[in-house]
Amino acid sequence: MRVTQQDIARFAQVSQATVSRVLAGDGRVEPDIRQKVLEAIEQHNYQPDVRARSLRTQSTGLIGLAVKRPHGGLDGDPFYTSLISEILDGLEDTEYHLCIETVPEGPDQFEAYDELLRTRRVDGLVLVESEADDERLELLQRDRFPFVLIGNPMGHRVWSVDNDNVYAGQIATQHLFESGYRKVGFIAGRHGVTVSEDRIEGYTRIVNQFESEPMVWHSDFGLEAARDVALLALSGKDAPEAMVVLDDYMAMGVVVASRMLGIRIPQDLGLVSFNDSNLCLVLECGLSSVSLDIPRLVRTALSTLLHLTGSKELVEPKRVVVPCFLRVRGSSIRTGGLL
Amino acid sequence: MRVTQQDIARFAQVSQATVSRVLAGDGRVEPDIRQKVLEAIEQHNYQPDVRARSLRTQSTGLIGLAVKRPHGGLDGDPFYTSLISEILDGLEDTEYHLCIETVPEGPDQFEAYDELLRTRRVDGLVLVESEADDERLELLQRDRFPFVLIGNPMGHRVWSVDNDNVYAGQIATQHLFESGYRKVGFIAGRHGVTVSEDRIEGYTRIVNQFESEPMVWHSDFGLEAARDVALLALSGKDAPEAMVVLDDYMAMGVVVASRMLGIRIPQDLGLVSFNDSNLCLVLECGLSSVSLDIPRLVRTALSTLLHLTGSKELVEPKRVVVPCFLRVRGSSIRTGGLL
DNA sequence: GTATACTGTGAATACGTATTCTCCGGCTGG
DNA sequence: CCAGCCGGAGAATACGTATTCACAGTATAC
Repeated sequence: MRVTQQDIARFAQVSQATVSRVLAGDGRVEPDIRQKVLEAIEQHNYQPDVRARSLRTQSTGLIGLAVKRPHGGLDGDPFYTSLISEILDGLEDTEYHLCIETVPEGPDQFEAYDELLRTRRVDGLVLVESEADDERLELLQRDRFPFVLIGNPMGHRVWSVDNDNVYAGQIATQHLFESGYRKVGFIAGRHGVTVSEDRIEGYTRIVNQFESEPMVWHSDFGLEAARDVALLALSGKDAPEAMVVLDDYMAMGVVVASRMLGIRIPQDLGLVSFNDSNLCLVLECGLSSVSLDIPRLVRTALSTLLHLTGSKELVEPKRVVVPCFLRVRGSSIRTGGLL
Repeated sequence: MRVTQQDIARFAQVSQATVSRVLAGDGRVEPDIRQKVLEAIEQHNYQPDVRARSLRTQSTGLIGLAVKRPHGGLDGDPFYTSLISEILDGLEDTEYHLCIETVPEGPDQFEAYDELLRTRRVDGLVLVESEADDERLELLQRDRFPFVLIGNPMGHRVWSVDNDNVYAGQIATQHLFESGYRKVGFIAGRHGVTVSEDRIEGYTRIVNQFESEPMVWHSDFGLEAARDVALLALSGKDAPEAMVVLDDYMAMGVVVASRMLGIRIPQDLGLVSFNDSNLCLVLECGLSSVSLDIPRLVRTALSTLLHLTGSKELVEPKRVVVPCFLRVRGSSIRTGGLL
């Protein structure tokens, strides 16, 4: 039922090889023959079978995005949405498609990556949620599998693109101190996640610089988890006057918590988070947030990855860091918006 | 470099066919031979090549999710995030993986679907964002391509699963009237999108029942678009006392707009939206929202789709409607939360 | 004029797997 | 004891494409 190159060949009275050559474009074919073939293709609405092509060319035309399940992002974190969105945009003009690969957490993950690698389901991989001692990297690198890490490689010599998270942590924290807040806390993500660790690093530097005491709470991703942590943090006797929160979505949790406790933002609690998403507008006074250049992040990562999958020659690993800046809104200005 | 069945066969001193049979599991193989093969597989860390398997079995093991770009969802709409998330969960225990297929808007989309269909890149398709006269359905059905629509098929005889959006529109609207609001408006999505049209339908029924005048505004998806529309709607001389908004994310836009205009929720403006996402907690008084059973929606859709891709026999199209209910919070209670 | 290079095409092959076809040996039933 | 069967294994084939190999025909050079 399905129309193949063989059918086209028969119809145009040429060999199957010639049809393939016409499709390839670069092969030398007499203009009139090419024309005849093209007409036959047009007429029969032929499209090459992607599966056969995959086997022959040894590439699937798929880029995988590895997402940890079930406790990874993607549950409501706008960061992942924009990540996927940007990847789709970036792939638009290429031959590649996006495949979301779920990977379990914990030690099982290696088996999953190994399977991904051996079955050759995808041509390349975008890794996110890098952790402190990320063994995935070695596993993939050992097999020369093309991949790019969005995150901090922590010393591994791999291709990676990352926001300047240490700097991001610094400017967020510094801004709060400069606004007059003194006891500044940090609601971070789980231990080991580099995004979190790097921002804590930046935060800690500034806290030390102002000769204050660092206060860090770890929380799962998501609004509700952050709310619960914030409830504890803010109701303790040593509650902070300001909070840096790992992302806008979690910051919403802090907002909810502070409301439950009758704590006003920004009068009683200064707030700065990261991502600068639309959610920042929801807060009455506006939520100050570090703006990350996700489009640029993704564009860089993709062009790197496509370069890796494309050429078989060895490409020297490189770490790219994308700059970011603070967008100040009302939540971090004690007087209520004077700037 | 790559280890194939041939290699395993050589190592275990059997034929390639036997290796394949062992992998299939159901084939009859002597226990000791099977054992020998399994050991060889284990030892060489063999995994079948998914590309070759695809060609041979004529199936890729991929489920596609068709998303409209660039103006489709996925930009910040939490609905899509949970949709993808649920699909990933549902696919977890199957052989299938998820592939996001972007489709352009407008007339070009047919070419895209046609290509998707002919290249057989995916085994089945999940369609969303159904529109009033959805020609995609016929196109796919004509080729007997397995797909399931998440949305209203509008008379087409196809497999579909949908929230009961008419009912959803009714209960949201009715609740506002019963709370004492009289002039109730509706901020909908773009024309033709069935989610939007169905909810308008339900809304209109109730409005008529209460002998009031329907007021409908159309908006693009997203917080900012909804905010701008709401600014217009609420600043007109005939501004509504209450609003039904197409989803929580857009409702946040209405919240921003009303704040800009000094309109208080729920005193001056009642608000009900749809999805019942975490965002509802962000609003100080809590945002009333129609809770949709997305897990059930997706589960039903997937089991249907997998059934379609699995068996080649004809399965009679069926329309499934998933019930929903209203979760009342403060934004729709004029007295401020007495309930 | 023949020898050589070149160009475009068809024939043949390989990619790695699943499955059908073939065949061999042992079993059953008379 | 032999005909017929059956279970299990290898050989062969097909899936649809890209590419190499072989070859005829033409053009170029001396």
